[in-house]
Formats: sequence, structure tokens, C-alpha cells
Amino acid sequence: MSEPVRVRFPPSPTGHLHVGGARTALFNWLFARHHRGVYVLRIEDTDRSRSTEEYTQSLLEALRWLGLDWDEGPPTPGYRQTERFDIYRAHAERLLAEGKAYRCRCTPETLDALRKTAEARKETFRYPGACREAGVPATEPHALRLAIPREGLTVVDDVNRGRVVFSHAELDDWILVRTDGTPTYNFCVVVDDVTMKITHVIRGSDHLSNTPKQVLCYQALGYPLPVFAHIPMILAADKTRLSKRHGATSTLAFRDMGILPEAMLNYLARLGWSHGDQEIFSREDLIRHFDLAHVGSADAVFDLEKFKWVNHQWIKRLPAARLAADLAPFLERAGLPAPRSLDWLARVVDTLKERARTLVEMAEQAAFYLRPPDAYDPQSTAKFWKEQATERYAILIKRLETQEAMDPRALEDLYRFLAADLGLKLVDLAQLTRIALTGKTASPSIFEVVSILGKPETVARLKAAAAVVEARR
RNA sequence: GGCCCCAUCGUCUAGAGGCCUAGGACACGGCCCUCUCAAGGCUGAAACACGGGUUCGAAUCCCGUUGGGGCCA
Repeated sequence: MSEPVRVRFPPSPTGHLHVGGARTALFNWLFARHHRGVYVLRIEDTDRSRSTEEYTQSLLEALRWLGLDWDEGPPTPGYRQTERFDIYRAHAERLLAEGKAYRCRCTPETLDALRKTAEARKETFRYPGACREAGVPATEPHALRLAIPREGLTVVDDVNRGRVVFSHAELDDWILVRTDGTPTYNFCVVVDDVTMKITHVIRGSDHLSNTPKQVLCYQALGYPLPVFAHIPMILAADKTRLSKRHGATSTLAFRDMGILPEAMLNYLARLGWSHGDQEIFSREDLIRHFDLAHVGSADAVFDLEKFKWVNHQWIKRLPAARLAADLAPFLERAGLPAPRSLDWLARVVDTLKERARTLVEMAEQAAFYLRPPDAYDPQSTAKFWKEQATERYAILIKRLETQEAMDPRALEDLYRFLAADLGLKLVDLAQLTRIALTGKTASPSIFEVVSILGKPETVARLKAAAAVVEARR
């Protein structure tokens, strides 16, 4: 029986959760759920100057929105690095006592000078290890360095990259604890992963180069190595790291753009991972099919167009009631009058599902349902408000006022009979109605629209349009 | 600069030596459907970075070049 899987996602609260982080979180979460393991959330806030509580809350909010629930982590104490300094100190002291780490009194100035000399000679700077030889008394101010083997190799066995070999000649006696007593990033990560019994470290490939250092630290500490999986990164269209100048990058910003969490998960999962030709995956599909073996190794370019397509697929699939509830805040934000009811809004949503790629687009398209058009599109009126428009509006108004059945089928029958009666094409009457009700010549099925608006509102808008036509003569 | 990683249509990818005249998806063009706009259906254009090997046979394995990315300062 193999050990239970334990994975972690360790964001730094120095900014909002960006899409790259969200995908790393997702892959870890999927791996944990697929293997019925444990998913740990850890807040890496050792950089106190840049970490804020506000960002921490934002991170948690984004994760909750995506539904990436954690089995261990905040608000339980002990999952923020600032709460764990005693643990780092204890491990550092043990390494020192065992002779696997040593005190170093070299100042940053000394090191800078050495670095410059090395650069001038076009050599790679490595810490020469003077203090390792000399020994520094505890009474002097000092940093703590890991004593790594001077020769040989460290091999990182990576699930995605295979065996990656690093020569110790390229590695430093790196700093575990700074002179001011604060532990460094790489040291904290190792101690945390070890004490949290993490079995699989799944993270961005930008961490691959740090891995040999960490491996050496695991070995010095005498702990078994976790399985490493370095996953490809997400790039912008210009193949550089995705950043703010490329547009929205934070998870919550996509929520505000009207992206659904289902779509976000789906799109992010397909960036670097695949399962045959399948494009649309539910949360359950992802858990069932996710595996590290089908994660690629090349970096992936983030494509908003495809993302919106995936979002549209989810808009089409999700029930109207759910969408209506999600849409409501977007209507409010657009300054539109409140819908008659949530059920009524669900009917509206059903007519818009095929047309809106985001909830923002859907809110725009829903506007005419909530208030009459404040203007009529000039191109549309130029084409359809010809001589007989007044007469035709009069006929439509008269017929609709006496119409009993307001379901789309009955309305379509009415329009077809009427068109045939007048020797017209259906499109003529349909577009006249559409202009009156929506102000434009593009909208959902006009029979659906009339049905949802109801008789009084429809007739009122037809009369208003007729009046404008009359006034223009 | 040193070290490490990566390389299939514009983009996401399928492809684990013969199933590949390289498949799917987004975007783009055409046609069909049609009350408009969409959605949908059909269809078109579009890729194995380059050069050497290995092999009866390579997109798939090896080496090099080029390009991109990352880490370290």
C-alpha cells in the first residue's frame, strides 16, 4: 500500500492570484483529488515588506471562487511561514550542530567585490567558502550557509523532465539563514515541505533550477525526497512572461470580465495538459482524467479568444437559473433596472446563451429586455422605416392587442399569417418589430423577445416606434 | 555571461519508430440552415525549426545548430 498523496500550493501574498498561480493550484488540486490525497494551502509570507493581509484574503477569495478547496491551511494556525520561524530555526541549528551548515561572516560588500572580480575574469561567481574553512565564532554576526559537497553531481528526477543533472561545480554553499536571522526562500520551502510531509512537489518550471539546491538540503537534513514535477509556464502572445501589460492576469479580474469558474478551470487545465481530442471538461471530468503523464513540457501561450470560446461553451451548458443568478450583479453594475424576477431573468438568459461569450456581453445584450431602447440604430431604420412603416406598425399593434396566446409558437404563426396576408416576407415584419423592441436589427428570435416582454410592453414599444416614424415624416 | 529546460498549423494540442498523404480545437475564409444576430452542420487554407546520424522505416531515438524560456546574480 503506497503512502497517501500530499501536495501543496504555496502562494506569496504579494499580489493577486495570477493565472499561472491558479493553474499551479489547479494541477496540484486535481492531482490530490484524483489520488484521493491531501491538498495543503500554505502562505509564503516571509517577505514581510511585500506581503499584505489584503492580498492573502484576495488569494483565498480567488481559490474559493474556483472551488479549489484545501484540506489543510488557513485559517488553521501554522500554515503561514511567519508563524513557523521557530521550526526553521530549529532545523538550522540542527544542521549547524551536525556540521552540515556553517557560519559565514562575509558582508554583502565583500561578496560584491568578489563577484565583480569574477565577472571581470568572465568566471561564474561561486562563494569561495573561506568561512567554511576558517570557522566563525557564534558571537560574531553571521549568516548560515549549507556546506554542499565540493565535487560530484546532484540529479533531479523530474516526472516531466526526466533526469536533470547539475554539477556541484555550479552550485554554491547557499545561504540558509541571513545575518539578520531571517530564513531564505529555498530553506523555508524545504523545511515546510518536509515537515508537512509533502510527497509530490508540482510547481512551475521556473523552479527547476532551484531544485538541486533544495535536494542537497533534503539530504543534509536526512529526509527522503518528494517526487518533483515541473510543469510548463504560461506565456503571453509575445512569448514573454505573462504580466499586467498583457492585460488581465489576475484570476479575480477574469471573474469580473464575466468568466465562469467552470470555464477558468477548463481552460487552465487544457493549457499544458490534454486528454485526447476532448476540449470541454467538467470539474469531475478533470478529476477523473487528470494525470501528470499527459502534462506537456513546452510553455503555453495564453489565448483570450479560446478562453472566451470555452467560457461560451459553459454558458451554453449551464442551467439558465444558475446563469441568471450569476448575471444579476453584472446587470446591476451596468446600471440597468432590476429584472422582474429571477425566473423571468432565466427566460431572458435562455435566449442569450447562444450569443454571449461572457457575462459582461450577456448583460449588454440583455439591456433591451430591462428598458426600452433609448435610440433606434440609424442603419436599421434607414433600411426598414420606409413609406409603409407607419401602416405596418398600426397593423401589428392592432393584431397584437387582440392576441391571446403569447407563446413563441403562436406568435410566429400570427406573424406568418399576417405576412402572407399582406403579401410580405416574414423578415419585413420581424425586423420592424425588432427595431421597435430592441432598437436594432440583431437580437434573439423576435417571437421569444415578444413573449418574454409580454403584450403591454411590446405594444407600448411598437407605439413608441410608430410615433417616431410619424414624427420623421 | 554561466548553468538548466523547451521546440508539431498564428495559438492550445493529438502523436510514446511503421496506424501520419500528421488528427482535433480556437481564430480566419467559403457554403448550408435561417425572422436578424448568433448557435449549428459541411468545407477550405494552415505545422513536424534546421542539419547530421541510428534504423528496412523517424514528427517520434541520438548529436549539433538556431530560436525561445527559466534560474543565478
